[in-house]
Amino acid sequence: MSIGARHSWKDVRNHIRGQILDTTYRPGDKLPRDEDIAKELDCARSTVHRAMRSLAEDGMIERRRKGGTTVNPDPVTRTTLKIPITKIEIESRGHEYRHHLIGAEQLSATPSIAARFGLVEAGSFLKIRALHLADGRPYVFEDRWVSLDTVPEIQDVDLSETSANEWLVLNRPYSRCDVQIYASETGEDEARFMDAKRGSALLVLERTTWIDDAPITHVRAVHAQGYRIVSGG
Amino acid sequence: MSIGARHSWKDVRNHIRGQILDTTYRPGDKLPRDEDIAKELDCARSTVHRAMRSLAEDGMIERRRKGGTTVNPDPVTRTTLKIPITKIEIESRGHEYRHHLIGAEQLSATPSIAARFGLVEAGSFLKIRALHLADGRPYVFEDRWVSLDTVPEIQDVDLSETSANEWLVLNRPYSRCDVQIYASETGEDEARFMDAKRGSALLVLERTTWIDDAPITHVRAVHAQGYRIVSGG
DNA sequence: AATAGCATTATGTAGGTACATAAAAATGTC
DNA sequence: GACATTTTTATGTACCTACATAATGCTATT
Repeated sequence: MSIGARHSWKDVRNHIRGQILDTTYRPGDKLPRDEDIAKELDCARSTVHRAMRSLAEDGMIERRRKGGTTVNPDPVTRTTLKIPITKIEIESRGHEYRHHLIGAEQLSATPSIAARFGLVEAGSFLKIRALHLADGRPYVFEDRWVSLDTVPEIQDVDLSETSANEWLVLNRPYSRCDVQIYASETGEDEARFMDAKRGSALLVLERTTWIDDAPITHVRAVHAQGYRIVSGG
Repeated sequence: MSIGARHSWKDVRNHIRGQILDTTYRPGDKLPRDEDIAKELDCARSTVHRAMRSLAEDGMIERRRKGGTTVNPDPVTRTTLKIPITKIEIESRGHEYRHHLIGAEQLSATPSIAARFGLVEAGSFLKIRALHLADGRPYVFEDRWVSLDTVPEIQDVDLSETSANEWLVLNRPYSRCDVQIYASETGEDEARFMDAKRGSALLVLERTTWIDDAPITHVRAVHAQGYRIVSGG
């Protein structure tokens, strides 16, 4: 495959990817060294490096110092989900957003919440229950724990005015975020707050965030019936 | 915030991220030009560039030519999901994997399947229904459409021996993958094949893959009760 | 034969130069 | 003033050199 003009790293990436796709290199196979590929394609090693890093990020190849580059032997589908602020998500769909505070109380973390944060001893938390509405209809029911040790200012926020979701994300960026997604039958609370039939299936998205090992918030967000997470990759 | 001895791009990234986290720069704010940051931190522009690209990939900042760099005004939680081959997932959890072919038949795509692929006219597909078992218990029920125009070789594969999932992922890498995740009530099929009670909530993962605009496969994978997608970010 | 230590080597990073590109800002034209 | 055109400018890419780092695998030692 001779090349005419210039080589962008994307060309190199597509070239290598093509060779993997057309089984020139198969899962588990070792690719030539960057330098040889660079010579072969007549470009700089840094350009090959850039291309390789992109492929490695996609999970298509694995790179190890000295070990060289190999085609990933157990391919995974890697997909990036973008989870927006609920308010922005609703408004971007052309619906009117409203937020309703159900209740907030100061509590110490339950063992399971403490475990989720990796805490040895349960700290002091603000437990918040709230509803996000799109055009007046329940959209997300959230059950949230906010660490009062890490984020004491949350006590001064009028949570009936600003949702904890929005305030936190704008004022307390995190350095780590764990996500879990699962399906749940409609429980008593959800049936009451979300107008969902008992027994219908709801999608639940749990997020736990930290700032440098200090817990910020854990939220269980139960989405309305029919909600889908969509990701274009 | 002076930098000591070394200027690795990770140091630079952490430095900038720190400034965003401690609200030196707030959502929507404009950051200095790369060159000025480089001068400020006494390192090369390419090092700053490397750090910035990492932050941009995380969704923390947005970069535009001439427009400069701004802190992302509507923060999103960006998380990368790894969706493994079911067989590998089951075995890595220490369970014995088994696969059961329920049925396969040649059909032309339904309008909704064709639409999912973005096809104008319905092509010829192999519709496969199969069950993945972990220690003999139903784990995933999959309902799959494989394009016979793009992947005619699938007809020669003994699908009772090798699952379509595994064969495809090893032999037909894709260049594009769309994912949808949602919760579904147990329907008739799932109740029958998965030993799930009618009405219980199941997590469904739909994947559609293409190779250069040519459809490969669309699969609706219904996961057993209690299944969770977990992602550490 | 096992092991500790060292040499080798492929990828990773840092720094510098030059040019490409896109988009904002300024300018010119009607 | 409205709109087309040029200039300016910040990010993006390409190439090169030099050195860092981490594995591998060879070698010497027991």
